[in-house]
Amino acid sequence: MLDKFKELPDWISRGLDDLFPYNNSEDLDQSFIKRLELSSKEKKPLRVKLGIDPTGTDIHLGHSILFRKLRAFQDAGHTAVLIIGDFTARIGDPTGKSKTRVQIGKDEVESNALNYLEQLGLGKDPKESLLDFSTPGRLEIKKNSKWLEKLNLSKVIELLSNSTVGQMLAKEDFSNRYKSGTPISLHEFLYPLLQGYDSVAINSDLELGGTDQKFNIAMGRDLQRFFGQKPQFGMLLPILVGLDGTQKMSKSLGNFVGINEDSLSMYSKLEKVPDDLVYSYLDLLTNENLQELNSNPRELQKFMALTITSNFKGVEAAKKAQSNSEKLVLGTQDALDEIPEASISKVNFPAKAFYVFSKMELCASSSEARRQIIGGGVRIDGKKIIDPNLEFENPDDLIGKILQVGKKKFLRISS
RNA sequence: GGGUCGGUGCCCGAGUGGUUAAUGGGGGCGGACUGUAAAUCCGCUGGCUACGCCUACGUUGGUUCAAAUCCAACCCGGCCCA
Repeated sequence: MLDKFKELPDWISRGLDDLFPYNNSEDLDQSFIKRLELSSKEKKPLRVKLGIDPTGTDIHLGHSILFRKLRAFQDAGHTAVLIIGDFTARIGDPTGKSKTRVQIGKDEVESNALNYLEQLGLGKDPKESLLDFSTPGRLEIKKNSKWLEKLNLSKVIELLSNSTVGQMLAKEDFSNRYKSGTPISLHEFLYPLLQGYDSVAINSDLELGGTDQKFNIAMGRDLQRFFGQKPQFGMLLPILVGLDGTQKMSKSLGNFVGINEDSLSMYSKLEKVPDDLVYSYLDLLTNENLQELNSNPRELQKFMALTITSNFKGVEAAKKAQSNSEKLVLGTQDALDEIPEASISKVNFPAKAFYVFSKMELCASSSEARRQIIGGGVRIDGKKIIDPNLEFENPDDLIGKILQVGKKKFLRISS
């Protein structure tokens, strides 16, 4: 935590990258602490905005940082205002993008949004979910199409007049793309303005976002002032570095841990997070006291993996995942508690080995299966097989056996 | 709209008529090693119950025994000019 924020309560300052503006003046538009005090004095909860972009479908740990912070505000009695960017999703946030995003359809946005809410805990006990959906007054969910769809051209021009080409091109993503000659569509310039207008529409006091959102959040401030509102504050949380240890966690880079993943998969991904990332994972994804950590790197990794997995899946499941993961590494798959089972019924006999592994979806394709077998990564009941054309006459040759690809993919064959 | 350069496999990027499923790198997967990992080393990296057959180099046609490579039109993009 930065010293700068030491006046803030822990639940706010934990894992914080920036809070802006931040100074000691008495001005309610400049001092977040004053804004907080006013809120409690008037018993009027802050409206804390977080926008979600219903394009992807899986929430991962990187997203969860923001939701955890939002939840902290909920728990402190404030109102989380979740904006489903169903309208802006059709433009696509240019932030961090090196190329124009493909626009997505209206129906797709709808189903993604619902899926998103379910992952956040819609219909679940708040104790077991990221957000509190059930305590009255703690959550509002708004689709921004509600107001953005109504904007007419003169209003849009009014919005546009709040910003200049220079400002837009100063924004890192745009300037990189501009310099490197990657196309920037004009409509992308609208995105920050529309996101800012969302803040106006819901009268936001505080907007949460990743550090890459500073520009967009600041735009909200400008627009709110333009429309005569008290400008919001911006709270920036670090972008979680993904499993590769270098790039930000994202689905498209494949370096992510989804919160919907099963506990074993979640645990085993986390336990091999690069050493120098472990601390930040603990800081950003848990409430553990960072002063009292084990200094052994491997132990720390395991502790981190166990703690985070417990948060999402419960302590029991996490412990089981840990012990199973250890067994996997030792290669003692027989001792594994839960090997997934699948029916052999979709395989036609006689069947060659590569065909079986492909059909049972242990390999992406039959060619892939062939390669894996030749490459020595395939076992049946722990015994390595090397001939992709190994033939099985009938299902009984396989039922009850355990197919294995690599170290982690197992399947028990049932009838 | 004009000029010009360019669009290659998951990504970057060679290849400019013929062993071409297409050099190389990255990534990914598998193997060895290890504290799981990382680093390193080795192998694989279009599909198909396969020693054969499909589909691939922006799109569609054409020239040729033969094209990613030549020609035409079209689509998309960069840059310069308007």
